[in-house]
Amino acid sequence: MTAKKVTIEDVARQAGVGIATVSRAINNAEGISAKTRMRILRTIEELGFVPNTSAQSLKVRLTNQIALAVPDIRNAIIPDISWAVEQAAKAHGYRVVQINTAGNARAELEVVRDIKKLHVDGLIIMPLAYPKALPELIDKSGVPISVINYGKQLDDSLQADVVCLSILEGKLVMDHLQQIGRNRIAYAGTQKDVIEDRYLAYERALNRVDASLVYFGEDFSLQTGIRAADYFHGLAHMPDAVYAVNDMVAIGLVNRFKELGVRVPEDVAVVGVDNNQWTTISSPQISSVSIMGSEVARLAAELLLKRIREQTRGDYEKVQFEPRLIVRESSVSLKRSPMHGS
Amino acid sequence: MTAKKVTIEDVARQAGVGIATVSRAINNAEGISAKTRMRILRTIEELGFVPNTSAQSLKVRLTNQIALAVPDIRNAIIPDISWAVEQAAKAHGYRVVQINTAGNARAELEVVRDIKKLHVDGLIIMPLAYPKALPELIDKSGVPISVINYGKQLDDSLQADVVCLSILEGKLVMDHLQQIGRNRIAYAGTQKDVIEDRYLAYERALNRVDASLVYFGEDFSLQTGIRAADYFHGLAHMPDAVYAVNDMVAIGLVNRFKELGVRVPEDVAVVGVDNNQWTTISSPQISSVSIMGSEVARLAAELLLKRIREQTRGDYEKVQFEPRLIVRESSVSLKRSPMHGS
DNA sequence: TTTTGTTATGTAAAGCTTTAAATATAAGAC
DNA sequence: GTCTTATATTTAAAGCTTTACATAACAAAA
Repeated sequence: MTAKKVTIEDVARQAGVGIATVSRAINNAEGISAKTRMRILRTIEELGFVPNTSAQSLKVRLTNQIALAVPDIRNAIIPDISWAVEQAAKAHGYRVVQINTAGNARAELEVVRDIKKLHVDGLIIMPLAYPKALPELIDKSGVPISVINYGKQLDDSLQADVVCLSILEGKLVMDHLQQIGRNRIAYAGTQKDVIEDRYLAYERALNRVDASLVYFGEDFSLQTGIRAADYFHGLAHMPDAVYAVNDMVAIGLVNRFKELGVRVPEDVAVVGVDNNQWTTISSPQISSVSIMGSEVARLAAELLLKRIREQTRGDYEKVQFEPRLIVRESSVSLKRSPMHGS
Repeated sequence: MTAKKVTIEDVARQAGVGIATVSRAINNAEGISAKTRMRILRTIEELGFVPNTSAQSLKVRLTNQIALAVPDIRNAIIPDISWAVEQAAKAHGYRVVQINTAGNARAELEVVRDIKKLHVDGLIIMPLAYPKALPELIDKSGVPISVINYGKQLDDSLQADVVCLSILEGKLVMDHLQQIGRNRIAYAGTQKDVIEDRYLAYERALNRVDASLVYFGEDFSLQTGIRAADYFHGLAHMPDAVYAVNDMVAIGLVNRFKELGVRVPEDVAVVGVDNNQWTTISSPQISSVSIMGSEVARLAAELLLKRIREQTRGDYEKVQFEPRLIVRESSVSLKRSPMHGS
């Protein structure tokens, strides 16, 4: 079917030159006359020659691929991150191998431990489980790594560039809720240690945490929001505000509250994080924190590619974007001034 | 930093065997005693040896990678598809190189034309633009290809396995809307030739298309839905139903209609396609057609991997899943019984 | 013409693995 | 203990490219 697999040698023979010359033509290298280059390129076209990427990689020890390990491509802002990484990679001639870890500790360790088997020049990882052994494995991986840090305080000694998706947004949310006069603020998220910083900011903002106002669900889905709403609704003394770990949970909450006859924001204010497009579609529109996922992802990719290009180790960047709170209907102030609106 | 790069030869010397034996140990191949295998594996562990994937690929002419080319990972059901493909690939020891074509004709052609440069054993492509030259390039690609077909009638002679994401859903929607007594049915989508089948089904279901009831937007986003709602609302004679090309558009429509004081479904019924999770969260909940993206994607991947494994050409599968219409609040029948309400 | 300096081209090695063919070893039959 | 046969192991080639080094070609200078 396909012509017998044409190699650089066939091209050389056909064009009447040596294989080194053909190689130079392919790679736009120095030391070849414009005339022969043209002739060779024509021959390549004729024969339909495509350089064998495996042989190239074997020789130059670079694969032109990076790996992107995320928890789950189906969740929240991760598609945005994936998109941004691919755009950046493509601009530098790199391909992206996409890996879903499912937020599973073993999977996160495995991708770092076995990075050498992955045929990539570098790794961007967005951990969720943050297993204990991760920093150590990163240190000894021997491959450039960028970390997209989603809500965890990391040791500065980590041998990787780190771009933080979120650190300060918790404080932003809590300050806002307290400012609009709420004092029974609840938290709806997943386990305490997942996206830890968001929960910790909640704790820090309060003198004393009322355990009954903290709901930990299974994941960051709409379902978790719905269940959280049911839970809060069932309490003897309901919260007057909920800080949701992300927009999906916030939307689930708001919709379920509506069904239960709880008014948002009159009875309960709700704020999410991520600022995804659904926050403006939901009714009421939902206040959220923009964490600039695309920008973060692009930067993580650029840092990685720079490191691959320059072959540098050490002196790692630790970058943090400033999040922005966008106040919408779900958390407008009520006592402010009735004629002022939002 | 990293130990000088240990090769199979180092392992062989250290373990006191030949390199072929080491290779057999790595690949769990025949013709090696359990005892030496153990010894070699121990040595590999000791030295931290990792086989060089480039050298392996060069020799066996397989890369253990497939490419997945989708329009845009950020849209609609594409994350589901990406997830499903990766799961299937992983189960067979394959990695996935993710590519976004942005629904761009040139990008779609390029990925097929340059597939050989991509270091993959096969390709799953979900086209959107369907450029004319695509079938021809697929024919001469020389690499197994699976097509996830999103709403286009394809020639049966295409040299690829084809799994259809949607073909019949348009009829399903139109039948339903007519059955609940709507007779000014509008269409809200992107250009006529993108996801062509959905629009064609609309035409087919009607004796005569009223051009004023067809709205073509820029993309499949919420924005398109919002603009479509504005457009329909501005008509002298509004439609009494809208068939939206997908759920995003449907949700945009419903929300904007609400803002404009148009009642759904009383004044206008709305039906979308994709059955994504937001349809049940929206209020009113939105009727939609489940096109089973995950199943389609998984099948596409399985067919591709089978072909790679068995090295077969020809005799291509053309599979089509049966879509299911899920009726929700946005298109309940009104004439049924007035006291029934919604 | 000879020399010298550039630039273009060719040769051969190296990169690391798999695998066919050759050889060594072990086991079993007699 | 020898012969046969099956199994284990080694050697060497092949897979395709890049690149250091050697050589050739050419132009300019002497």
